[in-house]
Amino acid sequence: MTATNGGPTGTRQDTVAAVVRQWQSVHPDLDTAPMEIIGRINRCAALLQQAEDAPLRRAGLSRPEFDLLGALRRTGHELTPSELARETFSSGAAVTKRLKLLTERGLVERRGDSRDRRVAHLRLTDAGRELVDGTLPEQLAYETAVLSGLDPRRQHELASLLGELLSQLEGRLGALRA
Amino acid sequence: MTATNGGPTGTRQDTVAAVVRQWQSVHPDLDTAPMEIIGRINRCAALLQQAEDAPLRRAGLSRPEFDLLGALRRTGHELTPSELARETFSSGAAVTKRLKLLTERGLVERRGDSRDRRVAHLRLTDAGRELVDGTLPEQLAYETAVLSGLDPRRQHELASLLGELLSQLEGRLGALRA
DNA sequence: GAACCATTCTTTACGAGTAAAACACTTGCT
DNA sequence: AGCAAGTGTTTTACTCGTAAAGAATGGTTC
Repeated sequence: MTATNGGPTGTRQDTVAAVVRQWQSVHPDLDTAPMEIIGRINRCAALLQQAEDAPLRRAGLSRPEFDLLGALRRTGHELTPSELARETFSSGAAVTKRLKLLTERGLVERRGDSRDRRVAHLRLTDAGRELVDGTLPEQLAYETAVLSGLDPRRQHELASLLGELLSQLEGRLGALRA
Repeated sequence: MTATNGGPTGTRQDTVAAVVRQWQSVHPDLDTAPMEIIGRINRCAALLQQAEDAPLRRAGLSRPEFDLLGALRRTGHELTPSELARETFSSGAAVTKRLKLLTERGLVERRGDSRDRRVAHLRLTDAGRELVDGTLPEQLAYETAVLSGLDPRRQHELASLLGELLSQLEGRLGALRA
């Protein structure tokens, strides 16, 4: 173990490290390595989600709502509810509810398919597109500030490792379900 | 397959990379770097949470319930509801509900404080401790399997970078709230 | 063309989390 | 002592998500 923090290189302990230390002292035989990744990912996600919503709230949007609008914006074309569900990783029912609210607020419009009357096509209204385009830069700036504690070199490494992990998880997880 | 470091040709693409590419083509001027970290953390957390619960479900526990029992186990002493809330990063109300269920199931016991009759002290029953001690190794083995797509060297790097990020977030986020 | 199955989306029932109010108790001030 | 303010916990009202059932439509097979 290195010396205490206080110097410019000294790193402050995170809570997961403390938790892992506790487990080690109770069960010294246990391999707690996965906690240091999974526990931290969960904890980071929780903290980021709390903090992250700040600029979105100014726009009156929740993160899942913004994700839905963003999917319509970034694909650049209309999407059906099931495509939106896939795109935003949420259930069809959740999409239905969000679409109801967002259409009432005039941010998205629906159009029925002429051939297959089961499907609906959703697109952003002008107001919706303006809201996304106005909010996204603020959101990204905020996120940049939130991450600024990590120097750019490390941010890049982290992004790269997370990308590797994620692509593994996305490839495997369906198969691993036991 | 091929060398994975840096080359976009070698590694399977994750979904976040595709999303980022879409944004880039719509708003080429935008700095989408934070998405590659925050988006991936969120997505990893979602996937892990889904998959992760498998061994816990066998024990009839949700992840938050297990976290609560684990907090009692790893600290090794009694905790009050508010300490449990802090320890598991959830609201007091949620802890109250979980404690109700877990005491009904005979996994935790409550004891009133003799001096201050507002506070309760919670501890694991023998059954509770046995459940935690029996489940945790399975859980960790499963998590190890889930992470096994990443080689140990990279797992260590990832854990370390996440630790840095998390300690920054935990230190700063309270102050950043605007 | 009618019965059957698959699909797309919506509705319903419910579980779980939170914020804020309520409650129970303690502490400090006068 | 008596009352105000503070603290720890629970309750209440509400939001939001999902799974499962339901409704509407399309396709297929005989």
